[in-house]
Formats: sequence, C-alpha cells, structure tokens
Amino acid sequence: MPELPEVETTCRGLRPRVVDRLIAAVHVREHRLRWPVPRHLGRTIRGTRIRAVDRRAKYLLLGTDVGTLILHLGMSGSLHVVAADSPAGKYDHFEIVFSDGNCLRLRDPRRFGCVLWTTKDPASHPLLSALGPEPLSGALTGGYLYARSRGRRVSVKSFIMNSDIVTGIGNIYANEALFTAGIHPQRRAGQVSLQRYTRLADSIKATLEQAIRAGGTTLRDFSSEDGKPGYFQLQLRVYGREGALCPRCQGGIRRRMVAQRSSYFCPQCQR
DNA sequence: ACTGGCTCCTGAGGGC
DNA sequence: TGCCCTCAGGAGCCAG
Repeated sequence: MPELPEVETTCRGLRPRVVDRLIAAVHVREHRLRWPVPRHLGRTIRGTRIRAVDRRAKYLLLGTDVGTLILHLGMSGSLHVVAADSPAGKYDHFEIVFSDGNCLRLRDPRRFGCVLWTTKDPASHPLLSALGPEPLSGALTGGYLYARSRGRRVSVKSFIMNSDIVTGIGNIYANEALFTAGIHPQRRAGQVSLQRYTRLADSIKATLEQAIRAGGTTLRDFSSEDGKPGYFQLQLRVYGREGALCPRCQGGIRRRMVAQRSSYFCPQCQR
C-alpha cells in the first residue's frame, strides 16, 4: 500500500496526536510480522513518552526516551490513533496505549510490515544504513542518478525503485514519474542520458510533492492516521489505466510486467 | 558488483 | 456456491 507520500501523510498526521504522550501499555496480538515483534517491548517503553515521529524512506521512526521504534507498513499496513477501548479487529496486530485514553494501532492484513526496536542511532540500523538519498532532498539530482546508473543494465524503472539508489519510490510513483519524464520503463538504466535523468529527478520530486499535497493515493484501503483517504488516485495519469487514453497524445496506455511489477506507460510518449 | 527470481501473507476479483 | 487462478501500494534474500 504505502509509498513515500502515504508514509509521509501518516507521519504528519501522527505527530500531533502521539508526541509527548505517556505510554501506558503495549499490546502485541500477533508477533509474526515480517520479523518477530520484540518480546521485551512492553517492559522497555512502558512509562516513557514518544518524543518524535520521523520518516526515513518508508520507515516510520518513533523516538522514545529510551530508544526508537522502527515501523514499516509493508504492502497493507496502516496506523491509526483511536480510542483505546474501541474494539480491535482481526488484523490489528500491535498497539501502544497512551495515558490520554487513545492508542496507536497498527493494522496489517498481509503482515509484510514490521515493528523493530533500537537503542542506537536508527540511521545505523542494518535496514537503514545502506539506503540512498531522500527523493525530496537536494541530494537527488539528475547528475546523481546518471553517475549511479553508468554500466547498469537493469530497467530504469527497477533502478529508481531500488532503495539503495533512491528511497520511497514504489510502483505507482515510478510509473507516474517515468511518464512525466517521457522515459520508457524498460529502458536500461545505463542508457539514459544526463539530460533525461535531470528531467526524471524533477518529475520524481514533482510527483511525490503533488501526492503528499493530496494526502497520498487510496486505491483499496489506504487511509491516514485519522481515517481519511488520499486523493492522488484522481490525478494518476498512467498507473492502473491500461487501455485508457494517454493524457498527452491520446494514444492507448499499455500495461506490461517489468521485473515482476505491473508497468503502465504510453509507447508513443515514453522512449 | 549486479541481476533476476522467489518469498513472506491475506484478500479481491474473474472465469468456469 | 465453490474452486482455481492472478494480481495487489514492499523489499530482503539467494543463487548464478
């Protein structure tokens, strides 16, 4: 489900509702997420407070007085702040109960998400330490993508979805950004010019910024922490639109599997 | 060092 | 109604 805009939307929504709240209890109904939820978590963080909510790539970092929770929403995860006495659903695997009567609940039907713990700088955690730059930072430039891609034969779409290269870009926004930049998703990463990578870097930033402004994309079930859906699906130009007309040339949008993921593109506009 | 393919898991939707 | 298939917003891991 969530790519960078959805995680950022969740992060911003969460912040005012959990920062400085006292942790009264932790409930783990299902330990079997992508990695087991640490057994000691309740004992460790009870009685402390959430001090910060940050995002790195698609990870959410909840800083407490004694360490940092590292959360990932996987494909189907979402976080909501609800009344602590509201009934938990079948897929509400994890929750932090606060002394203000609310709780932060993780729902994740597919269980590809995770809840991990570190007492060190989270940036040095093995899952985070090798990540590439944030796409909305000044570090993502055409020159950077060009330099990293020389000699690489993977498709440019796989290349920009690789979090070692640049973080946060999933299948929806990869398709959208490549359309905007006029680059065919199957073109080899090493065969894209500097000029075109400059356009692509701009397209990635613009696409993600627009999506954040719209509150993310809701295809099936994404909703922000307060339960509101995103609206960027109304602005999607190619994703999920096989057979529809290209908004630029009125040709037909095609769908093809690229590296096991559905890719949508206009064969006229994208080369 | 790269690359493609597989994997974890549940649910929705289509064809028969 | 049920069965079987494919696909779904991620990304770590493995063999070649």
